[in-house]
Amino acid sequence: MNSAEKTKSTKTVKGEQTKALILNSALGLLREHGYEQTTMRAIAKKADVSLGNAYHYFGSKEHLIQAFYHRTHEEHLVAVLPALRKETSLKARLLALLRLKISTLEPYHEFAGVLFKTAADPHSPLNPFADDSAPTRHDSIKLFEELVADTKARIPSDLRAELPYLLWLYHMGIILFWIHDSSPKRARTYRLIDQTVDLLDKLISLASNPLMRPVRKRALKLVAELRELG
Amino acid sequence: MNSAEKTKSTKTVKGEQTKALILNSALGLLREHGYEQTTMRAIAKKADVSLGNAYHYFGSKEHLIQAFYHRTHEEHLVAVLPALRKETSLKARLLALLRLKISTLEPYHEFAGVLFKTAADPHSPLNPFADDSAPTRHDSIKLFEELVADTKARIPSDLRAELPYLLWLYHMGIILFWIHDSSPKRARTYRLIDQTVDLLDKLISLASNPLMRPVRKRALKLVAELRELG
DNA sequence: CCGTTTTCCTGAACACGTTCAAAAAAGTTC
DNA sequence: GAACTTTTTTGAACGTGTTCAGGAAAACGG
Repeated sequence: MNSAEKTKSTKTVKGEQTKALILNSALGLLREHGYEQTTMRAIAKKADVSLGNAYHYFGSKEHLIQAFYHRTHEEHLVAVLPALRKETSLKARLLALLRLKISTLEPYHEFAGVLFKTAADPHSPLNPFADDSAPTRHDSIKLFEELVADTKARIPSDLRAELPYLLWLYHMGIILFWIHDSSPKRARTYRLIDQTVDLLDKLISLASNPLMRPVRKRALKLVAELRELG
Repeated sequence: MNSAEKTKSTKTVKGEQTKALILNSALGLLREHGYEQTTMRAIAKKADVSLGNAYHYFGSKEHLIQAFYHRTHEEHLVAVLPALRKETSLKARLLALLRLKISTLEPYHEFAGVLFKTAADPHSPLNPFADDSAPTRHDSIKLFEELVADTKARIPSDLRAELPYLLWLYHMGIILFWIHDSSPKRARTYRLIDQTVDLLDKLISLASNPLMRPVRKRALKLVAELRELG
């Protein structure tokens, strides 16, 4: 019962095939030519299907992005789970997760900008805080929950509870940087990851200091309020 | 020589009038009906001008947003400067600045979403990190420089140097929250401002502690690198 | 003033995302 | 397999942002 799908649910084997055909055509063209350059007519043509039929399965061009989200998230999941099992420290896990995320997204760098563009619009069903994308977002945060769950570091329980969400936000920030990064092989993004992960590790230690308790409590209360927004 | 203007520079009094006429029509309609509902044809019609003429002065619908940026920034400036003169503490100044920013933007809440939507796209000339919008961005950061400049608090010089940029980023975050805020009278946004300003004030004190020097140095070096992006 | 150049302005045209009535095909029921 | 329902598929149409060749008006130079 994947209620995340805003796409038309197929009632037929044939329908399922057609839908997959359209999605694959779309992702291929998107990857090659980016978002603006890829027209719905071209997608339909490549899938050997009428224009209206493409709209039967995907309510809009933006809905194809949601499908993209879902697909890359699963790709990333497959790549990152073994790494989480192998590493035990929060630092090493975070490092592995982020690097794999970027390398998974890399083929779509050209059109990832639009992804964020639509995501930032509160009226869009794709913005990360909208109800429509709640399931996908939740899946994504869940990954960070697993990352934090059985790590050995001594972290106060109040911070530990909010940490998955905070790390998810942080990882969104990294992606935003990556989108704007035009350095060769995204060297700058990878360097940013290395440095921020290191810094974050230190900050978590700091925030875990008993002396920091009052400030930490305040900050965490604020974060909790922020989360209600969605 | 305001090079921020991507709009056609007028060579004639008549041209100047027509351009202003179009912009005013646009802002009026934008304010009333939001971005998507406001068509270029409607703008041209209200200004009693041909469609092509609107495009003569504003290269695209998005360029009208840039004009919007500029105008609201100036409105905000007029409102906030007296407050900066009146208050001396960083906390009070920041509070006043942010509250006035939100109230200045309020009439355009409906279409502010699109503003961020386009701003988040790295290919758009409107994204805050793009060259095209550099002058406007710089003006905006300059305001925070003034805010920090003659404040009395004892802040390490390294932090003081980066603080305007950091506060600018923070204020962008507040606006992002405001865009998504549908609470009555934006009560939640104002509460967020109150709380975060308070917290920020505490954090700055904390970061100014000599014990924090190593972490602070690291973090600031990172921020400096991040800034190069634009 | 007239000729020329620059600026302002127009309306038709294009490609796009999207919608929709209705045809075709597939599935269901008896 | 016939009548009916549901699902899939089509192609034409609409309104949109944007472009462009060229006309109208103003500025300029003699």
